[in-house]
Amino acid sequence: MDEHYDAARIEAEAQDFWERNASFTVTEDPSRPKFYCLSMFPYPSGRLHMGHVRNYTLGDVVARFQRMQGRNVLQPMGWDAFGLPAENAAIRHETAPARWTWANIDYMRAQLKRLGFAYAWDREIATCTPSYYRWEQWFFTRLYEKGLAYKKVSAVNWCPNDQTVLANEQVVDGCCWRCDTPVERREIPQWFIRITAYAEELLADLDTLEHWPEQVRTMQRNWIGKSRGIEMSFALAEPLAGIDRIPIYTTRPDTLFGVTYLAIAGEHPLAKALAATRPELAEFIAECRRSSVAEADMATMTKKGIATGLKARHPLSGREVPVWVANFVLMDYGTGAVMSVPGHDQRDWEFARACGLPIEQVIAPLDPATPCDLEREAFTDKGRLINSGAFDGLGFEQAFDAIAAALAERGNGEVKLNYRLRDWGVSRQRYWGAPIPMLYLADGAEIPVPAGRLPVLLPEDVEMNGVQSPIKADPAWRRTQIDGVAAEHETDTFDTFMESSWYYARFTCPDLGTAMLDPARANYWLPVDQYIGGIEHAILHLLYARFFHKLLRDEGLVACDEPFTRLLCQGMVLKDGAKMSKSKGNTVDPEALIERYGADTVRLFMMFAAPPEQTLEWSDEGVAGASRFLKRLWKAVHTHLEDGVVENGVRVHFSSGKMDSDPIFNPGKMDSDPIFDDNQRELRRKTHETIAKVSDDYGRRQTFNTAIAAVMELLNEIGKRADRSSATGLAVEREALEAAVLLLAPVVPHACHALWQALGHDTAVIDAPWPQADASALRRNTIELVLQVNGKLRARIDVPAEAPREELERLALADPNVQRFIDGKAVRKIIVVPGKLVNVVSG
RNA sequence: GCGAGAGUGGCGGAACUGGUAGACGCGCUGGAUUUAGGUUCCAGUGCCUUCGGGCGUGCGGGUUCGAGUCCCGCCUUUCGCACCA
Repeated sequence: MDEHYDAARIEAEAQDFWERNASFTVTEDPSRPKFYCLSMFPYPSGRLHMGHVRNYTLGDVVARFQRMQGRNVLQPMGWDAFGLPAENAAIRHETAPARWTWANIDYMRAQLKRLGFAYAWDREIATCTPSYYRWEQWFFTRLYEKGLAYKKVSAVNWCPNDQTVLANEQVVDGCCWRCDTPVERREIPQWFIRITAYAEELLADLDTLEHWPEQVRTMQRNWIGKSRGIEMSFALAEPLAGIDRIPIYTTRPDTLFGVTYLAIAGEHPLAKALAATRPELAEFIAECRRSSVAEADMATMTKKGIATGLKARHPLSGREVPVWVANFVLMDYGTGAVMSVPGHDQRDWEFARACGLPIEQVIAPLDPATPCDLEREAFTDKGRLINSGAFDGLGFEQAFDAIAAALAERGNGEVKLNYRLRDWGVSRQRYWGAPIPMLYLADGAEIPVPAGRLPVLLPEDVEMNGVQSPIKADPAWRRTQIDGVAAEHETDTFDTFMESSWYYARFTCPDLGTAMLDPARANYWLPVDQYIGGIEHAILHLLYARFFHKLLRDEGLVACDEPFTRLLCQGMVLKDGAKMSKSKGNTVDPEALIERYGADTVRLFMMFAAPPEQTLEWSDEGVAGASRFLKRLWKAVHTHLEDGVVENGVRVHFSSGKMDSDPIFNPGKMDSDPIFDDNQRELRRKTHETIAKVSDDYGRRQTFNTAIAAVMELLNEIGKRADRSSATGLAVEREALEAAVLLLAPVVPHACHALWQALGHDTAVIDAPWPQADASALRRNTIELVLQVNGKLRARIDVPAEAPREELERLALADPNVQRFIDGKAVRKIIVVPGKLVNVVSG
C-alpha cells in the first residue's frame, strides 16, 4: 500500500469501483429486510452549498451503515426542478427556465458524484419532466372528481404597476421587489385541495410517529390547531345588503358578556356594501388592502380600525354593540368576523385602547392574589365569571356548557370543533411549474383534462419578459377543444410543494409509464425508513407530504398510513455565526474543498463538527484537523502492515522478509485468555467498547459526531498501546485497526474502501458485515469509584467491580480525604450509586 | 405578534436515565525533528489561588444528599408563519 494518503486517487478508484459494479442499484428482494433512506431532494439552484453537503452526507452515513447491517438499502436522488428562481435566472441570463434548470442539474449531479454518495442513480427523477408531472396532473383530476379539489376566491400579493402576482418573498417592506410599487392584496379565483378534510387524521397520526422529533410533532399539532368552540351569530339591528346576521366563532364563550364590539375584515360583504356610499370607509378598506398577505406582517402591523356605524345585538344580553372594520381581521380565516372581548384578549384590548372602545371585566381570577388590572393589560387566564347575568360564579367548563346550552335554546349557536389549518392553495400564476390540468368552456364550466390527454405539456422553448407567464401570454397555448367544443386551458401552474409531496413514492418505480405508482414495488419499499432534511421544512413540506400520502392511500396506490417512519432534521451551516449566503459573502464552496482535501475530509468534518440537529459552525481549521486524522489513520494502517501481517497462523515481516511462528489469536474465539498482557487486554477493551458505542451512536442516537470522536479515541489508544513485537500483539492491533476502518466506512467510504483492501480483504468494505462487540473483551475486574462529601468530589478509588453496597460505604468512610472533609462532623446519610459513586452527607 | 428550538473553556462541541463538567477536535504555549514547511512527534492548556482549596454550564429564584440536566420567571438568539424551496 502507498505510504501516503492520496485522496484524489483513492476517491477516483473507489467511485470507479462502485460504478463498475453498480453497487448501489437495488431491486425488491423479499428475502432481506429493506431500508429506504431518503434525503430531501435539492432545488437545482446552480451549485451545491454546504447545507446540501451536510444533508446528503447524513443520509449517506445512515444508508451505508444500514447496508453493513445487512439490509437491502434504497437511497435515491432527484431534483425538485420547478420553481420561482428559474424564472428570474432565465431573465438574468437570457435563457429559458428549462435550459437553465437542466444545466444546473448536470452540474450538481457531477458534484454529488464527486462526494461519493451511495445513490441508486438509475432511479433519478427531475420533477420538471412530463413523465413525472403527468401523474401529478392525473392525480389532481382524480381529486377533483372526488370533490377534494375545488376553486375559490383567495388573496394574493398584487403589484399594480407590473400587473402581476408576487410571492411573499418578492414583497420587500410592503413594496414590489422589481419596481418598488406598494403591493396590494387582491382576491382572485384559485384552486385548492381539501387538506382540512384530513385534519383530524393528520393530527391523530402524529401520535404514531414516535421516531419523529417531538418538536416537529408539536409544531404540526399547533399548526393544525384543533380547538373546541362555539359558532354563533350576532343579529344586525338593521339588515344591510340582504345580510342580517354576523356569524363568528369563539373558543372563549365564557367571555361572551364581555363583548364590547365586533371586528370585521375589510373584504367582509358588509364592509364592501357600506364602502359604496361611505368614502372614508372605502379609503380605509383600500388602506387595509395595502399590506402583504403574510401572516407575520399581519400580526406585527399597527392595529387600525374604523367604525361602520352598524350595531349588532348580543345574542344573550340583547345589548347593542358597535361593528368595526379592523385591518388585522382577514376574510380568509374563519368567518371574516370576530367577537371582541378587550377585557380578556390582549389584541382586542390594544385595539379597544387605540379606538376608545369600552373594556369590561367578566372573568375574575380564581386566586385573588393573581394580578388583574384591566387598565394595564387584558386578563387572559381562565377564571370565574362575573358581570355575566345568570352565569355569574361559573368556572370555564361550566360556563362553556351553560352558555352553549343557552345559545342552542335560542337556535343560535352550536359547539364546533375547529381547525386553524386552511385548505391548500395550489394555484400559482407563474410559468415554471406543472400546468393545472383543467379546461374551461365559454360559459365558465370547468372540466378536468381527460387522462388520455395528459400530460398537459409545459412549453419549454420560451422567452421570459419578467412579468407575465409565457403560457398566459400565448393564446395559442390556451386554446383547445373538448368533445368538439372550444375550450381554454387553465394557465395557472401547481405550487411546487405538489411535486415534493409524492416524489419519495415515485422513486420506488420511476420508470413506470402506465400509472402513477406500482403498488407492488411501492409497498415493498414504503414507508421511507429514514427521512433527512432541514428543520425549515418541519411544517409545510412534511405536512403536505403526509397529506398526499393519505390521498395516495385512499386512491389504492400505497398501503401504509404515513410516508416517513423516522425523521432527522438537520441544522443549518453557519460561518462567523451567520447563515451562509451569497448576500453576506460568507459562503464556502464545497467544490474547492473537495479539490484541496478530498471528499472524505469534507464529509468527516461535516459529521464531526456538530450533532446533526444543531447548527454547524464552519471552521477552516476544523477541516484541516479532519484531514490530519485521515492521514494518521492511513499511516497507522501502513505502519502496521510494514511491521508484518499474520497469515495462516504465521507472522510475515514485510520489512525483513523473515517469518516466525508465534501462535495467532483468533478474535472472537479467544476469551479473556492469559495470552494477553495488560496492554493488549486494555487495547482489546477499547476496541470493543468503541464498537459498542459507535454502533449505538449510528443506530439509536444518530450522533455521528460522538461516533467519530470515539474512533479518534481508539486510534489514540492504538498509538499508546500497540505492540508489534509479537504475533499476538500484531493481531490485537490489527483487530483494532480493522474495527476503526469498518466503523468509519459510512463516513469516509473512499479511504476505508482502500484501507480495507490494503488490510488484505478481497470483498469490498461496503459488503463487510458490521463488527460486533465481544462481551468477554469488555469485562472489568475493578472500577473507579467516585467519593463525594456533601455532593463535592473528594476522591476516586479503585474498587472490585462486584463489591457490595456495605463494602463501598466502608471504603468511602475509610478514605483519608473523605475523613478530612467530614472533619469530625456527624455523618447523617450515605448515598450509594453502585458502580459509580458514594456521597457522604455530613454536618 | 404567534408556534417551536438553542445558550457549557479562546473556538466547535462531550456529559445518553438527576450522579466525576469540559471526552474528541481546533486554537494556543513550550519542546523535539526538519535545509525548508499549510510537515510530523512529545508535553501542557476552564478561571482564581495564600497550592489547603475555592469558583464555574446566559441571568434570577426553586426542588434535591446531589442540577448543565427538573420546575418558575427573565434575557439573548435561531427556525417557521401557509406564494422561497
